[in-house]
Amino acid sequence: MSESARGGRRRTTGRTPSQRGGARHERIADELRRAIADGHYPVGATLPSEAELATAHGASRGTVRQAVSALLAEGLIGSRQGARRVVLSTTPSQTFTELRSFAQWARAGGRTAGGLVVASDWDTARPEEAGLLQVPHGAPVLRVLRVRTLDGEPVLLERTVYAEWIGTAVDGLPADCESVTQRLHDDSGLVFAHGEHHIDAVAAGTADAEHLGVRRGSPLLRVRRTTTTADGRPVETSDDRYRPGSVVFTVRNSTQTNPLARTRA
Amino acid sequence: MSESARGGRRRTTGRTPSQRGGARHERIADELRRAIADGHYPVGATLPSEAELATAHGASRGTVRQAVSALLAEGLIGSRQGARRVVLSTTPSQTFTELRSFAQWARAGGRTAGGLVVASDWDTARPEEAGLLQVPHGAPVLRVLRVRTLDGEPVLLERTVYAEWIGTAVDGLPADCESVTQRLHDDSGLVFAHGEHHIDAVAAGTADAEHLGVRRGSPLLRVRRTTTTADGRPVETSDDRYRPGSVVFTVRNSTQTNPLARTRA
DNA sequence: GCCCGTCACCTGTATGGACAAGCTCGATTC
DNA sequence: GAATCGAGCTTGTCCATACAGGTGACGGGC
Repeated sequence: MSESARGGRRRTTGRTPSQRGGARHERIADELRRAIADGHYPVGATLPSEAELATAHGASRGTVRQAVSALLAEGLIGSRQGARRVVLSTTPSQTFTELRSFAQWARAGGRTAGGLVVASDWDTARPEEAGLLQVPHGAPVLRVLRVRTLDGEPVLLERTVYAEWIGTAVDGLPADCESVTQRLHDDSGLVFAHGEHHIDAVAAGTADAEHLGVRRGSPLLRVRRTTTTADGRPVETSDDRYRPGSVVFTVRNSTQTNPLARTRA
Repeated sequence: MSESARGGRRRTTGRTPSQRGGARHERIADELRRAIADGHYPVGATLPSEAELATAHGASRGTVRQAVSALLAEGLIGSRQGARRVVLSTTPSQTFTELRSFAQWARAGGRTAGGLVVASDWDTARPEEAGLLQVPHGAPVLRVLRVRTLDGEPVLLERTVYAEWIGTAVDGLPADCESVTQRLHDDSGLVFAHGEHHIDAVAAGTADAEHLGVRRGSPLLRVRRTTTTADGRPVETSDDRYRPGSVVFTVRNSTQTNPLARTRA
Protein backbone atom coordinates (compact mmCIF):
# COMPACT_ATOMS: atom_id res chain seq x y z
CA MET A 1 0.00 0.00 0.00
CA SER A 2 2.85 2.32 0.67
CA GLU A 3 4.00 0.93 -2.67
CA SER A 4 0.91 2.11 -4.51
CA ALA A 5 0.79 5.45 -2.71
CA ARG A 6 4.35 6.29 -3.56
CA GLY A 7 4.26 4.90 -7.03
CA GLY A 8 1.01 6.63 -7.86
CA ARG A 9 2.14 10.03 -6.76
CA ARG A 10 4.97 10.32 -9.23
CA ARG A 11 7.88 8.20 -10.19
CA THR A 12 10.41 10.52 -11.76
CA THR A 13 12.35 11.42 -8.65
CA GLY A 14 11.85 14.95 -7.32
CA ARG A 15 8.43 15.89 -6.06
CA THR A 16 5.34 17.38 -7.59
CA PRO A 17 6.23 21.03 -8.14
CA SER A 18 3.67 23.10 -6.30
CA GLN A 19 1.41 20.77 -4.43
CA ARG A 20 -1.17 22.31 -2.13
CA GLY A 21 0.28 23.14 1.28
CA GLY A 22 3.92 23.37 0.31
CA ALA A 23 6.56 20.77 0.98
CA ARG A 24 5.64 17.32 2.09
CA HIS A 25 7.27 17.61 5.52
CA GLU A 26 5.28 20.80 6.03
CA ARG A 27 2.04 19.05 5.24
CA ILE A 28 2.86 16.24 7.64
CA ALA A 29 3.74 18.79 10.32
CA ASP A 30 0.49 20.65 9.71
CA GLU A 31 -1.51 17.48 10.04
CA LEU A 32 0.18 16.64 13.32
CA ARG A 33 -0.37 20.16 14.61
CA ARG A 34 -4.03 19.93 13.71
CA ALA A 35 -4.40 16.54 15.35
CA ILE A 36 -2.85 17.89 18.54
CA ALA A 37 -4.96 21.04 18.54
CA ASP A 38 -8.11 18.99 17.92
CA GLY A 39 -7.47 16.92 21.00
CA HIS A 40 -6.71 13.79 19.03
CA TYR A 41 -3.45 13.66 20.99
CA PRO A 42 -4.04 15.24 24.42
CA VAL A 43 -1.22 16.41 26.66
CA GLY A 44 0.76 13.42 27.81
CA ALA A 45 -0.21 11.22 24.87
CA THR A 46 2.41 9.62 22.68
CA LEU A 47 2.68 10.21 18.96
CA PRO A 48 2.95 7.36 16.43
CA SER A 49 6.47 6.22 15.73
CA GLU A 50 8.44 7.67 12.86
CA ALA A 51 8.09 4.44 10.93
CA GLU A 52 4.30 4.46 11.34
CA LEU A 53 4.02 8.07 10.25
CA ALA A 54 6.31 7.37 7.31
CA THR A 55 4.21 4.54 5.93
CA ALA A 56 0.98 6.39 6.71
CA HIS A 57 2.10 9.38 4.64
CA GLY A 58 4.05 7.43 2.07
CA ALA A 59 7.20 9.32 2.97
CA SER A 60 10.64 8.36 4.16
CA ARG A 61 11.74 8.53 7.75
CA GLY A 62 13.94 11.55 7.05
CA THR A 63 10.96 13.54 5.83
CA VAL A 64 8.92 12.57 8.88
CA ARG A 65 11.79 13.58 11.13
CA GLN A 66 11.84 16.97 9.44
CA ALA A 67 8.16 17.36 10.27
CA VAL A 68 8.35 16.36 13.92
CA SER A 69 11.48 18.44 14.45
CA ALA A 70 9.37 21.47 13.59
CA LEU A 71 6.91 20.63 16.36
CA LEU A 72 9.86 19.99 18.63
CA ALA A 73 11.20 23.48 17.95
CA GLU A 74 7.77 24.93 18.72
CA GLY A 75 7.77 23.16 22.05
CA LEU A 76 4.59 21.26 21.24
CA ILE A 77 6.19 17.87 21.80
CA GLY A 78 9.08 16.40 23.74
CA SER A 79 11.44 13.75 22.49
CA ARG A 80 13.87 11.31 24.12
CA GLN A 81 15.98 8.70 22.43
CA GLY A 82 14.33 5.31 22.66
CA ALA A 83 10.94 6.53 23.82
CA ARG A 84 8.04 7.74 21.74
CA ARG A 85 7.43 11.45 21.44
CA VAL A 86 5.13 12.98 24.04
CA VAL A 87 2.68 15.84 23.60
CA LEU A 88 3.68 18.67 25.96
CA SER A 89 1.29 21.42 24.96
CA THR A 90 -1.77 21.70 22.75
CA THR A 91 -1.92 25.45 22.16
CA PRO A 92 -0.58 26.16 18.70
CA SER A 93 2.12 28.77 18.29
CA GLN A 94 1.55 31.67 15.99
CA THR A 95 3.20 32.30 12.70
CA PHE A 96 5.81 35.02 12.68
CA THR A 97 3.50 37.16 10.57
CA GLU A 98 0.72 36.91 13.11
CA LEU A 99 3.12 37.89 15.81
CA ARG A 100 4.59 40.75 13.88
CA SER A 101 1.31 42.20 12.76
CA PHE A 102 -1.13 43.31 15.41
CA ALA A 103 -3.97 43.36 12.91
CA GLN A 104 -3.33 39.86 11.61
CA TRP A 105 -3.04 38.52 15.12
CA ALA A 106 -6.37 40.07 16.07
CA ARG A 107 -8.05 38.72 12.95
CA ALA A 108 -6.76 35.20 13.57
CA GLY A 109 -8.37 35.34 17.02
CA GLY A 110 -11.68 36.53 15.65
CA ARG A 111 -11.34 40.04 17.03
CA THR A 112 -11.20 43.36 15.28
CA ALA A 113 -8.14 45.55 15.39
CA GLY A 114 -8.10 49.27 14.88
CA GLY A 115 -5.28 51.71 14.61
CA LEU A 116 -4.76 55.44 14.55
CA VAL A 117 -1.64 57.43 13.90
CA VAL A 118 -1.37 60.14 16.54
CA ALA A 119 1.82 61.69 15.25
CA SER A 120 4.17 61.08 12.35
CA ASP A 121 7.31 63.15 11.93
CA TRP A 122 10.66 63.02 10.17
CA ASP A 123 13.51 63.36 12.60
CA THR A 124 17.16 62.45 12.97
CA ALA A 125 18.19 59.13 14.47
CA ARG A 126 19.29 59.18 18.07
CA PRO A 127 22.53 57.28 18.74
CA GLU A 128 20.76 54.25 20.16
CA GLU A 129 18.29 54.11 17.29
CA ALA A 130 21.08 54.51 14.74
CA GLY A 131 22.72 51.42 16.16
CA LEU A 132 19.56 49.37 16.09
CA LEU A 133 18.68 50.41 12.53
CA GLN A 134 22.29 50.26 11.35
CA VAL A 135 22.21 53.75 9.88
CA PRO A 136 24.68 56.61 10.47
CA HIS A 137 24.19 58.89 13.47
CA GLY A 138 21.83 61.69 12.65
CA ALA A 139 20.39 59.94 9.60
CA PRO A 140 16.78 60.82 8.79
CA VAL A 141 14.18 58.53 10.32
CA LEU A 142 10.40 58.51 10.46
CA ARG A 143 8.99 58.53 13.97
CA VAL A 144 5.41 57.33 14.31
CA LEU A 145 3.19 57.25 17.39
CA ARG A 146 0.27 54.88 16.91
CA VAL A 147 -2.58 53.74 19.15
CA ARG A 148 -3.91 50.24 18.55
CA THR A 149 -7.33 49.10 19.63
CA LEU A 150 -8.77 45.65 20.15
CA ASP A 151 -12.54 45.42 19.79
CA GLY A 152 -12.64 49.19 20.14
CA GLU A 153 -10.61 49.41 23.33
CA PRO A 154 -7.13 50.93 23.27
CA VAL A 155 -4.63 48.31 24.40
CA LEU A 156 -1.34 49.21 22.81
CA LEU A 157 0.75 52.32 22.24
CA GLU A 158 3.41 51.94 19.56
CA ARG A 159 6.38 54.26 19.18
CA THR A 160 7.95 53.08 15.97
CA VAL A 161 11.05 54.37 14.21
CA TYR A 162 11.46 53.54 10.51
CA ALA A 163 14.66 53.76 8.50
CA GLU A 164 14.55 56.29 5.68
CA TRP A 165 14.29 53.81 2.80
CA ILE A 166 11.10 52.33 4.21
CA GLY A 167 9.84 55.44 5.99
CA THR A 168 8.95 57.12 2.70
CA ALA A 169 6.52 54.27 1.98
CA VAL A 170 5.05 54.36 5.48
CA ASP A 171 4.60 58.13 5.33
CA GLY A 172 2.12 57.84 2.50
CA LEU A 173 -0.20 55.48 4.31
CA PRO A 174 -3.56 56.68 5.69
CA ALA A 175 -3.64 57.54 9.39
CA ASP A 176 -6.21 54.87 10.19
CA CYS A 177 -4.49 52.11 8.22
CA GLU A 178 -5.43 48.86 9.88
CA SER A 179 -2.38 46.82 9.01
CA VAL A 180 0.81 48.57 8.10
CA THR A 181 2.53 45.24 7.60
CA GLN A 182 -0.06 44.14 5.09
CA ARG A 183 0.14 47.37 3.12
CA LEU A 184 3.92 47.35 2.98
CA HIS A 185 3.86 43.79 1.75
CA ASP A 186 1.24 44.47 -0.90
CA ASP A 187 2.67 47.80 -2.07
CA SER A 188 6.43 47.32 -1.81
CA GLY A 189 6.74 43.55 -1.61
CA LEU A 190 8.52 44.01 1.69
CA VAL A 191 8.61 40.98 3.94
CA PHE A 192 9.61 41.06 7.57
CA ALA A 193 11.64 38.00 8.39
CA HIS A 194 13.27 38.35 11.75
CA GLY A 195 12.55 40.07 15.03
CA GLU A 196 14.22 40.57 18.35
CA HIS A 197 12.02 41.39 21.33
CA HIS A 198 13.04 42.74 24.73
CA ILE A 199 10.31 42.46 27.31
CA ASP A 200 10.07 44.29 30.63
CA ALA A 201 7.66 46.35 32.70
CA VAL A 202 7.48 50.12 33.06
CA ALA A 203 5.23 52.66 34.73
CA ALA A 204 2.88 54.59 32.47
CA GLY A 205 4.07 58.09 31.63
CA THR A 206 1.75 61.01 31.02
CA ALA A 207 1.37 60.32 27.31
CA ASP A 208 0.99 56.58 27.87
CA ALA A 209 -1.70 57.14 30.48
CA GLU A 210 -3.64 59.51 28.28
CA HIS A 211 -3.72 57.36 25.15
CA LEU A 212 -4.32 54.04 26.87
CA GLY A 213 -6.87 55.34 29.34
CA VAL A 214 -5.03 54.30 32.49
CA ARG A 215 -3.73 56.21 35.47
CA ARG A 216 -0.24 57.63 35.36
CA GLY A 217 2.22 55.27 37.05
CA SER A 218 0.17 52.13 36.48
CA PRO A 219 2.10 49.13 35.20
CA LEU A 220 2.56 48.56 31.47
CA LEU A 221 4.14 45.66 29.61
CA ARG A 222 6.85 47.05 27.37
CA VAL A 223 8.17 45.23 24.31
CA ARG A 224 11.07 46.83 22.51
CA ARG A 225 11.51 45.13 19.19
CA THR A 226 13.60 45.46 16.07
CA THR A 227 12.53 43.85 12.83
CA THR A 228 14.75 43.00 9.89
CA THR A 229 14.36 41.58 6.39
CA ALA A 230 15.54 38.12 5.43
CA ASP A 231 19.00 39.38 4.56
CA GLY A 232 19.41 41.05 7.92
CA ARG A 233 18.62 44.65 6.98
CA PRO A 234 16.86 46.42 9.87
CA VAL A 235 13.51 47.89 8.93
CA GLU A 236 12.05 49.34 12.08
CA THR A 237 12.53 49.51 15.80
CA SER A 238 9.67 50.05 18.15
CA ASP A 239 8.73 50.60 21.77
CA ASP A 240 5.34 48.95 22.32
CA ARG A 241 3.45 49.40 25.59
CA TYR A 242 0.55 47.11 26.37
CA ARG A 243 -2.17 47.83 28.86
CA PRO A 244 -2.07 45.03 31.43
CA GLY A 245 -4.84 42.49 31.39
CA SER A 246 -5.28 42.71 27.66
CA VAL A 247 -2.40 40.77 26.20
CA VAL A 248 -0.08 38.08 27.51
CA PHE A 249 3.08 36.84 25.86
CA THR A 250 3.70 33.13 25.99
CA VAL A 251 7.01 31.41 25.44
CA ARG A 252 7.61 27.69 25.34
CA ASN A 253 11.06 26.31 25.70
CA SER A 254 12.81 23.10 26.53
CA THR A 255 16.16 21.39 26.68
CA GLN A 256 15.81 20.75 22.96
CA THR A 257 14.98 24.25 21.91
CA ASN A 258 15.48 27.50 23.72
CA PRO A 259 14.68 30.78 22.07
CA LEU A 260 14.12 32.70 25.27
CA ALA A 261 16.83 34.53 27.12
CA ARG A 262 16.87 36.52 30.34
CA THR A 263 19.30 39.41 30.24
CA ARG A 264 20.42 42.06 32.64
CA ALA A 265 18.83 45.43 32.10
CA MET B 1 42.56 16.57 1.85
CA SER B 2 38.93 16.03 2.61
CA GLU B 3 39.75 12.52 1.48
CA SER B 4 42.46 12.06 4.08
CA ALA B 5 40.45 13.79 6.79
CA ARG B 6 37.47 11.54 6.31
CA GLY B 7 39.42 8.41 5.70
CA GLY B 8 41.69 8.99 8.65
CA ARG B 9 38.89 9.56 11.09
CA ARG B 10 37.45 6.09 10.81
CA ARG B 11 36.07 4.05 8.03
CA THR B 12 33.85 1.48 9.66
CA THR B 13 30.56 3.29 9.40
CA GLY B 14 29.06 4.68 12.61
CA ARG B 15 30.88 7.41 14.45
CA THR B 16 33.43 7.45 17.21
CA PRO B 17 31.49 6.46 20.31
CA SER B 18 31.85 9.23 22.87
CA GLN B 19 33.92 11.95 21.33
CA ARG B 20 34.42 15.12 23.32
CA GLY B 21 31.56 17.57 22.84
CA GLY B 22 28.84 15.14 21.89
CA ALA B 23 27.54 14.52 18.40
CA ARG B 24 29.37 15.81 15.40
CA HIS B 25 26.59 18.14 14.28
CA GLU B 26 26.61 19.59 17.78
CA ARG B 27 30.30 20.27 17.64
CA ILE B 28 29.95 21.97 14.28
CA ALA B 29 27.07 24.06 15.65
CA ASP B 30 29.13 25.00 18.71
CA GLU B 31 32.03 26.08 16.56
CA LEU B 32 29.76 28.26 14.43
CA ARG B 33 28.16 29.76 17.52
CA ARG B 34 31.57 30.56 18.94
CA ALA B 35 32.74 32.09 15.67
CA ILE B 36 29.66 34.31 15.61
CA ALA B 37 29.98 35.31 19.25
CA ASP B 38 33.67 36.11 18.76
CA GLY B 39 32.87 38.53 15.98
CA HIS B 40 34.39 36.36 13.29
CA TYR B 41 31.06 36.66 11.52
CA PRO B 42 29.51 40.04 12.42
CA VAL B 43 25.83 40.84 11.90
CA GLY B 44 25.13 40.90 8.19
CA ALA B 45 28.02 38.64 7.24
CA THR B 46 27.45 35.47 5.25
CA LEU B 47 28.40 32.02 6.49
CA PRO B 48 30.39 29.57 4.39
CA SER B 49 28.32 27.34 2.15
CA GLU B 50 27.18 23.93 3.31
CA ALA B 51 29.65 22.27 0.95
CA GLU B 52 32.54 24.30 2.36
CA LEU B 53 31.58 23.55 5.93
CA ALA B 54 31.17 19.89 5.07
CA THR B 55 34.65 19.49 3.63
CA ALA B 56 36.16 21.66 6.37
CA HIS B 57 34.71 19.42 9.07
CA GLY B 58 34.98 16.20 7.15
CA ALA B 59 31.24 15.64 7.45
CA SER B 60 28.42 15.11 5.03
CA ARG B 61 26.08 17.85 3.94
CA GLY B 62 23.24 16.38 5.98
CA THR B 63 25.24 16.68 9.16
CA VAL B 64 26.16 20.28 8.40
CA ARG B 65 22.52 21.07 7.71
CA GLN B 66 21.62 19.67 11.10
CA ALA B 67 24.15 22.01 12.70
CA VAL B 68 23.03 25.18 10.94
CA SER B 69 19.37 24.35 11.49
CA ALA B 70 20.08 24.59 15.21
CA LEU B 71 21.39 28.14 14.81
CA LEU B 72 18.40 28.85 12.61
CA ALA B 73 16.04 27.75 15.37
CA GLU B 74 17.89 29.98 17.81
CA GLY B 75 17.39 32.92 15.51
CA LEU B 76 21.10 33.56 15.18
CA ILE B 77 21.08 33.25 11.41
CA GLY B 78 18.63 33.66 8.56
CA SER B 79 18.34 31.46 5.52
CA ARG B 80 16.84 31.84 2.05
CA GLN B 81 16.92 29.31 -0.72
CA GLY B 82 19.68 30.13 -3.17
CA ALA B 83 21.46 32.69 -1.02
CA ARG B 84 24.07 32.12 1.62
CA ARG B 85 23.06 32.19 5.24
CA VAL B 86 23.24 35.57 6.94
CA VAL B 87 24.11 36.35 10.55
CA LEU B 88 21.15 38.10 12.17
CA SER B 89 22.23 38.34 15.78
CA THR B 90 25.41 37.70 17.73
CA THR B 91 24.08 37.40 21.27
CA PRO B 92 24.04 33.73 22.21
CA SER B 93 20.87 32.26 23.59
CA GLN B 94 20.92 30.58 26.95
CA THR B 95 20.61 26.93 27.61
CA PHE B 96 17.32 25.80 29.02
CA THR B 97 19.02 25.03 32.30
CA GLU B 98 20.36 28.55 32.59
CA LEU B 99 16.94 29.90 31.91
CA ARG B 100 15.22 27.61 34.33
CA SER B 101 17.62 28.15 37.19
CA PHE B 102 18.04 31.64 38.52
CA ALA B 103 21.29 30.68 40.24
CA GLN B 104 22.85 29.14 37.16
CA TRP B 105 21.84 32.10 35.07
CA ALA B 106 23.46 34.50 37.52
CA ARG B 107 26.62 32.44 37.68
CA ALA B 108 26.93 32.29 33.90
CA GLY B 109 26.79 36.09 33.87
CA GLY B 110 29.47 36.39 36.54
CA ARG B 111 27.08 37.57 39.22
CA THR B 112 26.17 36.04 42.53
CA ALA B 113 22.69 34.84 43.27
CA GLY B 114 21.17 34.48 46.68
CA GLY B 115 17.90 33.04 47.83
CA LEU B 116 15.84 32.85 50.97
CA VAL B 117 12.68 30.93 51.67
CA VAL B 118 10.21 33.25 53.36
CA ALA B 119 7.45 30.71 53.81
CA SER B 120 6.94 27.06 52.99
CA ASP B 121 3.65 25.32 53.70
CA TRP B 122 1.71 22.25 52.67
CA ASP B 123 -1.69 23.11 51.32
CA THR B 124 -4.35 21.76 48.99
CA ALA B 125 -4.26 22.57 45.29
CA ARG B 126 -6.57 25.29 44.09
CA PRO B 127 -8.56 24.37 40.96
CA GLU B 128 -6.31 26.35 38.64
CA GLU B 129 -3.15 24.88 40.13
CA ALA B 130 -4.57 21.37 39.97
CA GLY B 131 -5.07 21.81 36.26
CA LEU B 132 -1.56 23.12 35.68
CA LEU B 133 0.06 20.37 37.74
CA GLN B 134 -2.30 17.68 36.46
CA VAL B 135 -3.25 16.51 39.94
CA PRO B 136 -6.77 16.00 41.40
CA HIS B 137 -8.56 18.97 42.92
CA GLY B 138 -7.61 19.36 46.54
CA ALA B 139 -4.47 17.25 46.24
CA PRO B 140 -1.66 18.17 48.63
CA VAL B 141 0.88 20.65 47.25
CA LEU B 142 3.86 22.47 48.69
CA ARG B 143 3.61 26.24 48.49
CA VAL B 144 6.91 28.12 48.73
CA LEU B 145 7.52 31.87 48.83
CA ARG B 146 11.12 32.68 47.98
CA VAL B 147 13.05 35.93 47.55
CA ARG B 148 15.93 35.90 45.08
CA THR B 149 18.77 38.36 45.16
CA LEU B 150 21.28 39.37 42.51
CA ASP B 151 24.56 40.74 43.88
CA GLY B 152 22.82 41.23 47.20
CA GLU B 153 19.83 43.15 45.89
CA PRO B 154 16.37 41.56 45.90
CA VAL B 155 15.11 41.39 42.32
CA LEU B 156 12.66 38.51 42.20
CA LEU B 157 9.83 37.16 44.30
CA GLU B 158 8.88 33.56 43.54
CA ARG B 159 5.61 31.96 44.51
CA THR B 160 6.12 28.33 43.58
CA VAL B 161 3.72 25.42 43.91
CA TYR B 162 5.21 21.91 43.83
CA ALA B 163 3.32 18.67 43.24
CA GLU B 164 3.38 16.28 46.17
CA TRP B 165 5.83 13.76 44.70
CA ILE B 166 8.52 16.40 44.32
CA GLY B 167 7.42 18.65 47.18
CA THR B 168 8.67 16.17 49.77
CA ALA B 169 12.17 16.52 48.35
CA VAL B 170 11.95 20.32 48.22
CA ASP B 171 10.67 20.49 51.79
CA GLY B 172 13.91 19.06 53.16
CA LEU B 173 16.11 21.67 51.53
CA PRO B 174 17.74 24.44 53.61
CA ALA B 175 15.98 27.81 53.56
CA ASP B 176 18.94 29.59 52.01
CA CYS B 177 19.57 26.96 49.32
CA GLU B 178 21.15 28.80 46.41
CA SER B 179 19.96 26.59 43.59
CA VAL B 180 16.94 24.39 44.12
CA THR B 181 17.27 23.09 40.58
CA GLN B 182 20.83 21.97 41.18
CA ARG B 183 19.97 20.21 44.44
CA LEU B 184 17.00 18.39 42.98
CA HIS B 185 19.14 17.23 40.09
CA ASP B 186 21.96 16.02 42.33
CA ASP B 187 19.76 14.45 45.00
CA SER B 188 16.87 12.98 43.05
CA GLY B 189 18.25 12.91 39.52
CA LEU B 190 15.33 15.06 38.47
CA VAL B 191 15.74 16.95 35.21
CA PHE B 192 13.48 19.73 34.08
CA ALA B 193 12.93 19.47 30.39
CA HIS B 194 10.15 21.77 29.29
CA GLY B 195 8.67 25.06 30.38
CA GLU B 196 5.79 27.29 29.43
CA HIS B 197 6.05 30.95 30.34
CA HIS B 198 3.29 33.55 30.38
CA ILE B 199 4.62 37.09 30.62
CA ASP B 200 2.70 40.20 31.60
CA ALA B 201 2.88 43.21 33.90
CA VAL B 202 1.19 43.73 37.26
CA ALA B 203 1.21 46.30 40.03
CA ALA B 204 3.09 45.39 43.19
CA GLY B 205 0.89 44.22 46.03
CA THR B 206 1.68 44.81 49.68
CA ALA B 207 3.74 41.65 50.07
CA ASP B 208 5.51 42.21 46.74
CA ALA B 209 6.42 45.75 47.70
CA GLU B 210 7.77 44.73 51.07
CA HIS B 211 10.01 41.92 49.87
CA LEU B 212 11.32 43.63 46.76
CA GLY B 213 11.81 47.01 48.36
CA VAL B 214 9.59 48.96 45.99
CA ARG B 215 6.50 51.10 46.51
CA ARG B 216 3.11 49.46 46.44
CA GLY B 217 1.56 49.81 43.00
CA SER B 218 4.83 50.12 41.14
CA PRO B 219 5.14 48.01 37.99
CA LEU B 220 6.47 44.47 38.15
CA LEU B 221 7.22 42.02 35.36
CA ARG B 222 5.30 38.84 36.05
CA VAL B 223 6.23 35.46 34.60
CA ARG B 224 3.88 32.60 35.31
CA ARG B 225 5.58 29.39 34.38
CA THR B 226 4.97 25.67 34.55
CA THR B 227 7.83 23.21 34.26
CA THR B 228 7.59 19.56 33.29
CA THR B 229 9.90 16.60 32.95
CA ALA B 230 10.89 15.11 29.61
CA ASP B 231 7.88 12.80 29.58
CA GLY B 232 5.48 15.65 30.18
CA ARG B 233 4.86 15.27 33.90
CA PRO B 234 4.35 18.70 35.53
CA VAL B 235 6.75 19.41 38.36
CA GLU B 236 6.04 22.92 39.53
CA THR B 237 4.12 26.01 38.65
CA SER B 238 5.25 29.42 39.72
CA ASP B 239 4.36 33.10 39.77
CA ASP B 240 7.61 35.06 39.47
CA ARG B 241 7.66 38.84 39.88
CA TYR B 242 10.72 40.79 38.78
CA ARG B 243 11.61 44.27 39.93
CA PRO B 244 11.79 46.44 36.82
CA GLY B 245 15.19 47.56 35.64
CA SER B 246 16.88 44.43 36.86
CA VAL B 247 15.99 41.79 34.31
CA VAL B 248 14.84 41.84 30.71
CA PHE B 249 13.49 38.90 28.74
CA THR B 250 14.62 38.62 25.17
CA VAL B 251 12.95 36.59 22.45
CA ARG B 252 14.19 36.13 18.92
CA ASN B 253 11.90 34.87 16.25
CA SER B 254 11.58 34.73 12.51
CA THR B 255 9.59 33.29 9.67
CA GLN B 256 11.60 30.12 10.06
CA THR B 257 11.12 29.65 13.76
CA ASN B 258 8.57 31.14 16.06
CA PRO B 259 8.37 30.13 19.68
CA LEU B 260 6.69 33.29 20.88
CA ALA B 261 2.97 33.77 21.04
CA ARG B 262 0.79 36.67 22.06
CA THR B 263 -2.39 35.56 23.73
CA ARG B 264 -5.41 37.27 25.11
CA ALA B 265 -5.40 37.65 28.87
C1' DG C 1 7.05 -12.27 44.77
C1' DC C 2 10.81 -9.65 43.36
C1' DC C 3 14.75 -8.77 40.63
C1' DC C 4 17.22 -8.78 36.53
C1' DG C 5 18.43 -9.87 31.89
C1' DT C 6 16.90 -10.28 27.21
C1' DC C 7 14.90 -8.36 23.14
C1' DA C 8 11.95 -5.91 20.08
C1' DC C 9 11.11 -1.24 19.25
C1' DC C 10 12.21 3.50 18.67
C1' DT C 11 14.87 7.61 18.31
C1' DG C 12 19.60 9.80 17.39
C1' DT C 13 23.35 10.18 14.21
C1' DA C 14 25.58 10.01 9.84
C1' DT C 15 26.33 9.12 4.79
C1' DG C 16 25.48 9.66 -0.16
C1' DG C 17 22.95 10.63 -3.97
C1' DA C 18 19.58 13.17 -6.77
C1' DC C 19 16.76 16.87 -8.35
C1' DA C 20 14.17 21.44 -7.71
C1' DA C 21 14.21 26.19 -7.09
C1' DG C 22 16.22 30.58 -6.05
C1' DC C 23 20.11 33.82 -6.03
C1' DT C 24 24.42 36.23 -7.87
C1' DC C 25 27.12 38.06 -10.92
C1' DG C 26 29.30 38.49 -15.12
C1' DA C 27 28.81 38.67 -20.12
C1' DT C 28 26.20 39.94 -23.90
C1' DT C 29 23.27 42.84 -26.26
C1' DC C 30 20.67 46.92 -27.36
C1' DG D 1 25.24 53.03 -20.07
C1' DA D 2 21.42 50.09 -19.03
C1' DA D 3 18.59 46.15 -19.39
C1' DT D 4 18.64 41.16 -20.16
C1' DC D 5 20.07 36.58 -20.18
C1' DG D 6 22.26 32.58 -18.51
C1' DA D 7 25.74 29.63 -16.13
C1' DG D 8 27.13 28.31 -11.83
C1' DC D 9 26.60 28.27 -7.08
C1' DT D 10 23.70 27.52 -2.98
C1' DT D 11 19.93 26.14 -0.32
C1' DG D 12 15.50 23.24 -0.05
C1' DT D 13 13.48 18.71 -0.43
C1' DC D 14 13.44 13.77 -0.59
C1' DC D 15 14.97 9.13 -0.60
C1' DA D 16 17.41 4.61 1.05
C1' DT D 17 20.48 2.71 4.24
C1' DA D 18 23.18 1.67 8.35
C1' DC D 19 24.40 1.51 13.00
C1' DA D 20 24.48 3.25 17.95
C1' DG D 21 22.15 3.64 22.05
C1' DG D 22 18.08 4.25 25.20
C1' DT D 23 13.27 2.39 26.56
C1' DG D 24 10.01 -0.56 28.09
C1' DA D 25 7.79 -4.86 28.44
C1' DC D 26 8.00 -9.60 28.89
C1' DG D 27 9.64 -13.68 31.05
C1' DG D 28 12.74 -16.63 33.52
C1' DG D 29 15.54 -17.42 37.62
C1' DC D 30 16.28 -16.90 42.45
